[in-house]
Amino acid sequence: MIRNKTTEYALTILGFMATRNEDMYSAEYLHKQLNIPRRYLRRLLTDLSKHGFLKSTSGRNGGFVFARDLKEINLALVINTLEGYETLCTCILGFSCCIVDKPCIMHDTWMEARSKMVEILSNTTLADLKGKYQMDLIKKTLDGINTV
Amino acid sequence: MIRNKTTEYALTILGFMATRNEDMYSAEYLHKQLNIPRRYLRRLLTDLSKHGFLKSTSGRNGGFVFARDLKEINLALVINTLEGYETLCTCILGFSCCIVDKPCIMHDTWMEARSKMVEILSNTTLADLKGKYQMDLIKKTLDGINTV
DNA sequence: ATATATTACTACCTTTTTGTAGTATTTATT
DNA sequence: AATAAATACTACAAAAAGGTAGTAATATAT
Ligand code: FES
Ligand code: FES
Repeated sequence: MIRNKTTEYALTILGFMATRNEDMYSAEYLHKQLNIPRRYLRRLLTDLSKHGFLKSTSGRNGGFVFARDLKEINLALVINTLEGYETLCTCILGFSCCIVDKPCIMHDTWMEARSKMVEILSNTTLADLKGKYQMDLIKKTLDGINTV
Repeated sequence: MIRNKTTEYALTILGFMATRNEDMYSAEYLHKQLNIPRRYLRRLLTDLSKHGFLKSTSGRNGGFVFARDLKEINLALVINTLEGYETLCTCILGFSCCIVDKPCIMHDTWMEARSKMVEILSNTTLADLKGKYQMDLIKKTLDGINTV
């Protein structure tokens, strides 16, 4: 359930890349934009490539691009991939996974609290974020025209 | 956002104690019931006492009882107390806290996904858990009568 | 060809979290 | 008073997470 800073970084990176329109994103560029430690960022980027989210190009002018369509990457998938399988359906009392036939005391409460969240994360793709971001930009531009 | 095993342990302990009817819970008893490492459990119990959830009694026949009414302890409070202030309202991209006037790309999505969860956790007290647990017991007993 | 700008790999260091050990203190029982 | 059963305190050890360093490999530009 989003235990890692690494997952946060991954979401930052993918979210950032999804909402901009560069042809290619180098680690150095992302480092400068996002303030994620250089070396750690690099490693994470290769990880994200290995996990099939990004595609890397070595050598000069190299960098990272998305390996799949933005519509195919939802936030829950990113979290699950980075934190190991099924972290989004773990028991709140630390049992590795919620067991339906032997639920813990918190099970009902936790299921209810958690499921809505997981649903929204699963239904939000990077493409959706891009859409929202662009709408925001348009709004800001219009505000600028109206106020100045 | 429930990053710690320690928080899980705390919920396990408090949830367990809330749903039973012992006069007093010793660390040793809780250790045996809950399988939380002995020494770590002890420390956590004194922590929970310092935080005002429990009240400890030293010496022989000593142990822990609740320091407050179960109705006054909700799950969000436990999580916040154990993980430091306001972990339940952190930004999903790792900014220390969600800032309304400078939201991140994920803000809207995350707020929506998170708020429902926090709401439920805040509205569930240990007293509610006790109620649910007792209802479960009653149901199981009735089932037993019907099926056997 | 060489220099340069990039990713890839491996090993290590640091910090945080989790877990353990030893000893002191408290209190009921005998 | 002695014993036993409990918590309290402090320091340390182990494991996991986060972060760094050095070097190799790759590919473009000149
Ligand atoms: S079994 Fe614990 S939350 Fe489901
Ligand atoms: S600012 Fe990031 S989730 Fe609110």
